[in-house]
This record gives sequence, C-alpha cells and structure tokens, in this order.
Amino acid sequence: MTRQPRKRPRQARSRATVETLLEATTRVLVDHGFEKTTTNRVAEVAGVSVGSLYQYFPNKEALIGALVEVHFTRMRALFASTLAAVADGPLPLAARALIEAVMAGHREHPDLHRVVLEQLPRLGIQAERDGFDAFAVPLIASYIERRRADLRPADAHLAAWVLMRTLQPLVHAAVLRGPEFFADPAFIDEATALVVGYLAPVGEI
Amino acid sequence: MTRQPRKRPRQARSRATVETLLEATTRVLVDHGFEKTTTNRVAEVAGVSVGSLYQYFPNKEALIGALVEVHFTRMRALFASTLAAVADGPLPLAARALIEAVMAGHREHPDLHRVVLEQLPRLGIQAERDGFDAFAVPLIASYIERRRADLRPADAHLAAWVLMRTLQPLVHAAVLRGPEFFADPAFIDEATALVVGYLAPVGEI
DNA sequence: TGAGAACGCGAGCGTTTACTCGCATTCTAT
DNA sequence: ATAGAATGCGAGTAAACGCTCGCGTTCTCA
Repeated sequence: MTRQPRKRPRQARSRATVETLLEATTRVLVDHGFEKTTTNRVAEVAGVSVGSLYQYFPNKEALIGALVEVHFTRMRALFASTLAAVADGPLPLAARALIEAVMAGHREHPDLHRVVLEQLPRLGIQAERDGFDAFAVPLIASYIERRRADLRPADAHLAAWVLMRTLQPLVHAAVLRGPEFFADPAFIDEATALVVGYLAPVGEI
Repeated sequence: MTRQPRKRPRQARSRATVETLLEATTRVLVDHGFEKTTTNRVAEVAGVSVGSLYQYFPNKEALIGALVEVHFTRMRALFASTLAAVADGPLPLAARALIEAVMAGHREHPDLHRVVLEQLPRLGIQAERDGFDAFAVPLIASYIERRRADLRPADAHLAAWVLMRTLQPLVHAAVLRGPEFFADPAFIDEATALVVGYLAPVGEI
C-alpha cells in the first residue's frame, strides 16, 4: 500500500533502471491496456528483473502511481503559471489560455492518458486527482473572488469547483475521442464559451 | 464476453433466482466495493450456488452489466420524458428540470452509483454510456436546433455533446461527494447557470 | 585493493478467483 | 403418473499474477 519507493536509487545505474521501468510501464500500458499490464511483463519489456522492479516500487500500484504523479505535477505547474500570466487580462482570453494550456498538457502522451485516465478510480489515485483539485480550486476561486464585481457567481469556491469538475472531464472526453477532434478549434471555442457564459453576468433569456 | 444471459429464466423460480442475484450483487458492491465483489461471494450472499449464477450470467461482467443496463434504461426514459415535457418552456426552466431529473435518477441508490460509476471504464461498459450519449445528444441537439434563433451555438450537435460531457460528470461528481452536497439547491442553481450561460447569446464582458 | 553497500537476477510460491461439470431436485405438460 | 425440461448445487480446476528470497555481480570509498 505504501507508495514510496522501497529503496531510493543511489547510483546512476539504478536511476537508469527506474527510468527504464517507468518507460516500459508506459509502453505496456499503451500497447496492452491496463488489464494486461503485469509487473512481470513490465519488467520483461524493460529488460529488467521483476526482483529489481520490486526494489524500487513496493507494488504494482506504485508503478502506475509514479506515472500519474508526474502528470499531475506537470499539470499543477502548467496551470499555476498560465493562470498567473493571464489573471489580469480579460476573462475570455484567460479562459481560453487556461483551456489551451490544459489541452497542451494532454497532447504529449494522449494514448497514455487515455489508458490511465480511464483507470484512475481503480487505483488509490482518486487521492491524486483530489489533490489536484485541492490545488487548483483555490486558485480559480481567488481569481473569481478578485473579480467578484464583474462576475456572476456568489460563491467563488463553489463556482471554482463546478468549473473544475466540468472542464476536466470535458478535456478528458475530448482526449478520448481522438486527436482530430481534440485539435479542433471549434471545440476550444465551445469550451471557452462554456466558462465565459458561466462566469459572466447573466445574459439574455 | 457475451453479455446475454446464457439461458433465459422461464419458470417463476428461476426468475426469482435472477432477481435475488441482482440484489445480492448490489449489496455486495455497496458493502465490499468493486475489488472484493466476487462471483462466489455474490452467490453466497444471494443464498444461491455459483453454478446457478453461471446459468444466467455468462461471466462476472454480465452481472454488473445487467445492473448498469437497468440504470441507463431508466435514465433514458427519464431524460426523454422530461425533455419532452419542458421543451417548449423557457430555457432556464427546461435546464433546471432536466438537471433535477438526472439528479433524481441518481438519488435512488447513491451508494451503488458511487461504486459502479467509479468503475464504469473498467467494464466493457464504456459502450453503455456511449449508448446513452447516442440517445441523448440528438435529443438535445434537436432542441437547440429548434431554438437556433434564440441561442448562441452554431453547431447544435457539438453543443449538445459538450453539454452531455459536462453535466454528466458534474452530477456524478456531486453524487460522489455525498448526499448533503448533492441535495444542496445552490448546486442545482450553479449547474443550471452553467447550461443557460452556455446556450444563451453572449452576455457582457 | 578489499570490505561492504548497492544493485540485479528469476524461478517459483502462495493466493486469489472466475468458471466448470456431473449429478440431484423440482417443475411442466401430456 | 411420468418423461423430459428446467433449475439448482458446490467441490474442484486451472490459470493468472503479485511478490519473495537467496544468491551473484558491480560499484563506492577509504
């Protein structure tokens, strides 16, 4: 159940082993899907012994957890820096920039994301995503708070939560739907409209 | 892999068995979670032999699939009838009614939904949800189409898809977050605002 | 250069779990 | 009443898979 490596790699040799194992995990996940991803197969693909695998990853979950951790860490950085950069501009531009940033963060390994995202709940990794929410929601909330006068939502925190729980799956759905859709500018337009329409003061009808 | 029952129950006795098995599946899922739900345990809880279980369900997946099927069937009916009832009224009322209907549909067995929803991808049931989308998206699209003059989206089908992929996870997230949040009227207000803001002509800012 | 730490190995153990099979029991229809 | 269909049984099988353990190899450092 522990997620921490049983042993930290100290020598260059073992750091390379860990690296190779993570790459192999990615490949196996993508090529064979989650079900068929076994520790033995990962080790085999990595050209490493299972025993060595278990020196650095206490269990299978930790292996995939490490991959997920990398993703969320990158997304946190990406999200925070993008928001900081656009926080003072007009809302539509800010929304668009954030959406594009999140999408860019998923464009790198779309097939890996597809497999892992689908299986997130299965892992103890619910916690990881909740962790991302715990990080991002306050950021968005304080953005809304600061512009309270220009925006509709009364409860900034609730609105931020709604946005997270709305955009995240929307982007994921777009990723799952394949690259040609994912890249479609019309999709980004709609996602932006969703955010702006939600935050902006009530329009007509 | 087949999802169809290996044999259809003909006598009252066997129909009762199937019913009992489904109830037991629900209970085991709720009480023990997905991981610990084994066919043997389900049979045991049902007070039925595993052998009998496999007479009517070709595999474990079919067992849970049957449960999911019931849910989606009910949701389709609920969704269609609600939309038909409010299609001619004002948008905010229609949106609210639909959201409330969907939420009502999840209020019945929230703990079951929690377990099953989390694990949907794991099953071959992606298909089931896609089936629901295939059913609901055209309905929404034609609603938008009909009111094209009063609404913003140019591409009705895309807009309908975005709404589906937005609201569904939002409601699910609310379910997962627990009943006290789920019942909160502020949440319904926000979800409604999301839909209305998205569909209505551009507001200010 | 040698001792001890770090690293690597992989056959195989132990457990879990979906699923089968041969036979017993109960129902239906004539 | 009875043949045959439907239903029910549950110990047992087979396969998958996470993970261990004992031992060999390579590195670090004084």
